[in-house]
Amino acid sequence: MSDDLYDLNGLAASLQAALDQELAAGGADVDAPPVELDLPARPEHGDVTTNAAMVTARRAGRAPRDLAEALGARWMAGAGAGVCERFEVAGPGFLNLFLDDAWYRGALDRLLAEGADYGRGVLPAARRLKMNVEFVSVNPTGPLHVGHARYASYGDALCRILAFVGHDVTREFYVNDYGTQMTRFGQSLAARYGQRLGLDTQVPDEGYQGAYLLELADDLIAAVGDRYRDALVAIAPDVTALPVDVLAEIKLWGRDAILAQFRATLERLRVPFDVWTPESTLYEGEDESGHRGFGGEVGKSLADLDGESLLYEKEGAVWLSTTRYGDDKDRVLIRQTGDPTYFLSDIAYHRDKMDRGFEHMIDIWGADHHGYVPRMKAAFTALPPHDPDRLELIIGQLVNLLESGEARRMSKRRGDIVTVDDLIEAIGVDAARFLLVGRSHDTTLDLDIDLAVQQNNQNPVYYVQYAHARICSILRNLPEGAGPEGAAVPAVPVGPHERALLRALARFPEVLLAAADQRAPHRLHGYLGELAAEFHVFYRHCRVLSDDADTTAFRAGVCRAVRTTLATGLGLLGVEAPEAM
RNA sequence: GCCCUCGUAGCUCAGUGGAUAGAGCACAGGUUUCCUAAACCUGGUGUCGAAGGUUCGAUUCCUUCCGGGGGCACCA
Repeated sequence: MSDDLYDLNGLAASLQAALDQELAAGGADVDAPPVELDLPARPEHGDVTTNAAMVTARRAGRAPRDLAEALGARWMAGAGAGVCERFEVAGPGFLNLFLDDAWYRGALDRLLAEGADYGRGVLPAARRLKMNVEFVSVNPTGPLHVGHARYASYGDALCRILAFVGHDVTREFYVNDYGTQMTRFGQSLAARYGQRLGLDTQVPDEGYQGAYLLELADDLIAAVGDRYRDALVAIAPDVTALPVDVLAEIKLWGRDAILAQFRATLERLRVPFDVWTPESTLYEGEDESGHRGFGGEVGKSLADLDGESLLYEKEGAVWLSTTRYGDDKDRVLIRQTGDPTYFLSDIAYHRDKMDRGFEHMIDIWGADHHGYVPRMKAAFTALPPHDPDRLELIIGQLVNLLESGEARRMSKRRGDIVTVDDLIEAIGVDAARFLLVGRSHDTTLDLDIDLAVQQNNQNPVYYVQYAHARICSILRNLPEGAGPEGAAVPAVPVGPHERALLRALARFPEVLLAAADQRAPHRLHGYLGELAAEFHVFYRHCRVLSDDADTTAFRAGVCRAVRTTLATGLGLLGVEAPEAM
């Protein structure tokens, strides 16, 4: 990836070469495991350290400390000569490197040359995949709430990171616009619509009670007037008796209205999607297989599964033998009533994604779908090419909304919810995005609205943004000719705070890789906090606008590199990097 | 009952097969003739839930147990 020594990969590669030589010279016919570098917390452990000798010693048949000594000497006699002052062997066999100022200046030079592309494409070409990431994917029956904001923020940040490191990423929203819940939604909307027209139509017990449906009903009246009045009068107050064609129209209108709200809200939250796939379209198309009356992707899926001899009928329903692939019990695909289950749709949906050529699929689901994982995995494995590793199911945990430290419960049907729009209104997009990806996705997150509203230093997003704004301010104050972007780095001594900052910058690519591989945007979140802290310390101790032109130019270069990295990192989390605060 | 997940400082949580396990908050005190004080500096506590196992080395990997949360529909 790098062809010189001025980043951690380059250093590691040169140490690897030295280690291979050392092993060959010792006559040992062994492959050394990859050399990994760490940045020790303690200065006495050097600038960079590696445990390569310890992990290689056994298979090389050498004592760890002896091997470390030999590796250090060999490397210093070659590649290390120009960038490293000295090395030490410590503890059970660590090799600690004490790098020269020259290495740090070279590192800065590289950073400035890479600019906004620093960290881009760190994933080796062989590991890059055509990926589909599906997230949010809520059924269009009501506003997005705080939990969805978390999945949206997490999913979006993950997509941005995956794409940045080198994957080909398609972001997809699956619209569950089919089935029982949509029927209840349509009935609830019809009831509210009737009420607005003065009828006594009742929202069904199992329906959606939220006040937002009253507003939607007003919009529906504005759109179609009293077109459905007669139909409602005929069945009032029981909307479940509504004729199917009327219900279908109202349902469809409601779906589109809610979807329009989703788009608007997600746009505000800076979460774009490439593809919106409605569940209902999976049923569209001729029944080419002639299979059980279902066409489209659903029909194809049924044919595939039947071909695997995994379908059977029992008690009037059609079952899939998911137990054959590790599920607890078999699952129904087609109900006694002849209606398909959500599960069947989902199977067809994943088949469709494979048809579209994705090498890897990630679904991000809410915690309430937890128990659904084994059956989905089983069904996916049952479909050609029978490769469970191509589907990755990520379960996101919930958000506890706190107000003044008190938990606030939410229920969509009851209508007692805090919407994403409310959240953005209350704390702003930047704070929301930053806080929502601050924790690992698999742990419950407490979000204290009162705390997040405070625009002070308790709010971690400002800490990072402030570092960026401060740098911008410094660079605005630079005198003419203090060194253009990317100018040669002057040969000045590199102080401890500058070194610390440059080491922090050097970690960025591996942080991105870890965040991508572990599906963990919070790794980046944590890193940005550390980088900002390192900058604030530097700022306090190293004056950029100094009497010495070379020092000014060098430190301005460091500032530029930090600014770029902060901006890149914040951007990957969907947070703005302000030039002034 | 079965499955998943979490258990780390007073609180909220990071992290890791390596050398003395971290951050923020909270608490106390200090820093500004100087590029943004939304900042910096100084104060300290941990049986890394428990017990076994693998390893040169385990908080990290494996097993069992305990505790919190979630899930176990012909809903989505």
